[in-house]
Amino acid sequence: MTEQTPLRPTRQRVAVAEALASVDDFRSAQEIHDLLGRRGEPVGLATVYRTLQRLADAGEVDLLRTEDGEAVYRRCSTTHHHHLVCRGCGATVEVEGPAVERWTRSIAGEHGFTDVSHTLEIFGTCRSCSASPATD
Amino acid sequence: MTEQTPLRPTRQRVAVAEALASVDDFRSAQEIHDLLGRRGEPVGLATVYRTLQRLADAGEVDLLRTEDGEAVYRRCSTTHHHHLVCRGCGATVEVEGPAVERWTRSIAGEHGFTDVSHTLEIFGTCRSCSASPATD
DNA sequence: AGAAACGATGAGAACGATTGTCAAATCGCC
DNA sequence: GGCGATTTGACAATCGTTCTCATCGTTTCT
Ligand SMILES: [Zn+2]
Ligand SMILES: [Zn+2]
Ligand SMILES: [Zn+2]
Ligand SMILES: [Zn+2]
Repeated sequence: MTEQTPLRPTRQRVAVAEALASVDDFRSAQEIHDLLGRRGEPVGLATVYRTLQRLADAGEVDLLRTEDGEAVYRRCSTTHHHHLVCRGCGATVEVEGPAVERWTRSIAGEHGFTDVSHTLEIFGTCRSCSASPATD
Repeated sequence: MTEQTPLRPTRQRVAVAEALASVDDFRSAQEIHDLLGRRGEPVGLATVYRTLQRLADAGEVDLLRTEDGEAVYRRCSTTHHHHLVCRGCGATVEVEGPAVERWTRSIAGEHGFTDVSHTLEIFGTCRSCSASPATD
C-alpha cells in the first residue's frame, strides 16, 4: 500500500543501521550523528535524520519522545511491544502485555472508536541506578 | 516538598485557566494564545507558556505530546487516568484501567525498577469522524 | 500616602531540534 | 563512458519553546 521505492543500501544508511545495532538504548538523531563522526564514518546530519525516519516508517526501529519532546530511536524486535526505560541511564527492557492490548482495544470499542493504536511507556529507576546516586 | 510560592491570580492566569476550561480537548500553548487574542483578552505568549507549565506541574492540567512532539494541554479530572483521543477531531475521553496500573507496577518490579511512572494514550477515529470522511 | 521589595508580564532575542534547499556526488543501467 | 534517477551534505530556514530584561502591579513597610 504505502509501497516505497526500494531503498539503496548506501554507505551512510548502513552506517546508521550499524550504529543503532551497536547500542542498546534509545538515541537521538544527533547522538547517532556524533557517534558516527567519532567512529570515523561521518554521515551528514540531514542524512541521519532522513534515514532514521525511513527506518521508523518501515517499522524497523522504534521511535519515542523524551519528556522534552525530543525524538529518540532504538532497534527493537519487530513484534508489538512496549518499553521499560530507566530515567537514569536509559537502560531499556522490551515488555509485552497481552492484557493491556486487549484492554485498549475494548475500551476504544466501547466508545465507538475505530482504527485504534496506542502508546505505552514505563519509566523508572533501574537497579544499578538506584544503587549509585547518579554520575551526573 | 516541592512547595511553590503561592501563585497570584492575575488577569492573565485567570484568562488562561478559563480558556482551558472552555474547550474540551488538548490545545497547544500557541492555540491558547491565539484563542485569548481573538477573545479580546490578549496574554503574552511567554506568559501562556509559563502559566501552562505551572498548571501542569501543579497537576491541574494534563500534558501530552502530539506525534510531532508538540506539547498540548487539557483541563482534566485530578485522579490518575489516561486518554482516548480522536485523531480526526481531537475529541477526548478520559479512561481508567486499574488492571493496567497494576500491570505496569508489577512488570517494573519484576525487572528491579523503582520509582515507576508511565504514559499511556490511545488514539483512534471517533464515531462522528468515521462517518464524515474528513473536512481536511 | 510614598517608597521599597518582589513577583509577574511581554516584546523580542536566543535556542535547539528538525526540515528544506539545491548543487554536487554516486549509482544503476544502457 | 554516458545519462537520468537517487542520494548526499553544507547551509539556510522553520518552528516550538525558553531566556532576557526593562517595565508594571501588588503587597508591605514606614
Ligand atoms: Zn522497542
Ligand atoms: Zn501495545
Ligand atoms: Zn486528562
Ligand atoms: Zn496509568
